[in-house]
Amino acid sequence: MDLELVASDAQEGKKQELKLWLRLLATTKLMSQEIRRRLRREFGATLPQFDLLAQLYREKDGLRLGELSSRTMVTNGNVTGLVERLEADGTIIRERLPDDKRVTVARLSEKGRTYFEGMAEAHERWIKEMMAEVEPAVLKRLLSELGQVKESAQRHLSEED
Amino acid sequence: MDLELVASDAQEGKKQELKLWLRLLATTKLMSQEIRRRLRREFGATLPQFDLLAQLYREKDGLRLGELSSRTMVTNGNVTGLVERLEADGTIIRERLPDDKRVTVARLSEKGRTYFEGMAEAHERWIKEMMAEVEPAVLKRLLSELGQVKESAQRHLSEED
DNA sequence: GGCAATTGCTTCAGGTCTCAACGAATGTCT
DNA sequence: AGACATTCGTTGAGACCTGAAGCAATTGCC
Repeated sequence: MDLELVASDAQEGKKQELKLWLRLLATTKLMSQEIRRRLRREFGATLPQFDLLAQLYREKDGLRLGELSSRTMVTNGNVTGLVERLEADGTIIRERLPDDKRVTVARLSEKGRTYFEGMAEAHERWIKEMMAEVEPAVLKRLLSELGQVKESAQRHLSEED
Repeated sequence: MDLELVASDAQEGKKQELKLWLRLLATTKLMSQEIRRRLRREFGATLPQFDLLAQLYREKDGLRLGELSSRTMVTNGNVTGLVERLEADGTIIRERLPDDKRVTVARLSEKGRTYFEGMAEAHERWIKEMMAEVEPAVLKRLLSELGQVKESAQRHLSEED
């Protein structure tokens, strides 16, 4: 048995979490930069906008801004601006509820729906392309193991709300 | 054998990449939001600043802004602003090279070095804490499998530079 | 040497992001 | 009913981020 290997294993084993975190960050950054670039080039959209539209796409009746905020993990203040811009170019429609005049509901316009469908199709193609060299079995395992990481992180947030 | 399960496997197998991508995004976002929050609360720093300082910490002689930019995956224009702010509060020092007056080198100040060491220690603790419920073997496998994803993505960027 | 291409950083416009504070509408409690 | 608290969205300051354009220093080619 190689002592040096044992030693380095012991050393590096200690920082396993940190390494994984850095790789997680790097991988996500790399991919999202590429996706951003393509969304911009081919559709004049941004990733947060795409994300928001994706949520609205699966809810025909629209969503309250608060719901949108928590589903996209985007702060309230930020949702306001996003929705404003998307409404300005006719992709979505915003209206107040008569019952409760505090809440605003956003939903896709007809134009927005077709617009999004085009983007979604391309988006899925890009993702597949980028992960083309990863075996299906690996993808599947990654999905489940990443789930564990997410669960663990979720349970260790400060001041759970 | 359960036909329904086969059917759903066939269905969902098609979107495996997309699902993984979404989970990757969600996990990273969740964790980085938490790290941001804590860095801000306890050190008055931001994640990109921490990232930049980490690069400088391991290079005593400092780095050119271009190097910093590529190592942190942050655009040039953005590095300028980051470095300006960090220089303003005395964390880093910026100086032009006499040989080539185009290049600027940034390095940690003494104050910055101690400051960063405190942050790094806390940062590593937080990460470990968040991943506490994930088994070491899983961490190790994730590291290698995520590496595959990163490699694959890297080879499928548009207009490779 | 002289001039074009390249390199390295800065600047700018527009979008995203967080946190904190605000204002209006609704709920709750006495 | 009246006072207080909560919920929902907006606003504002400051930082980050991208892509593109700008400018200065350096290199390379003739």
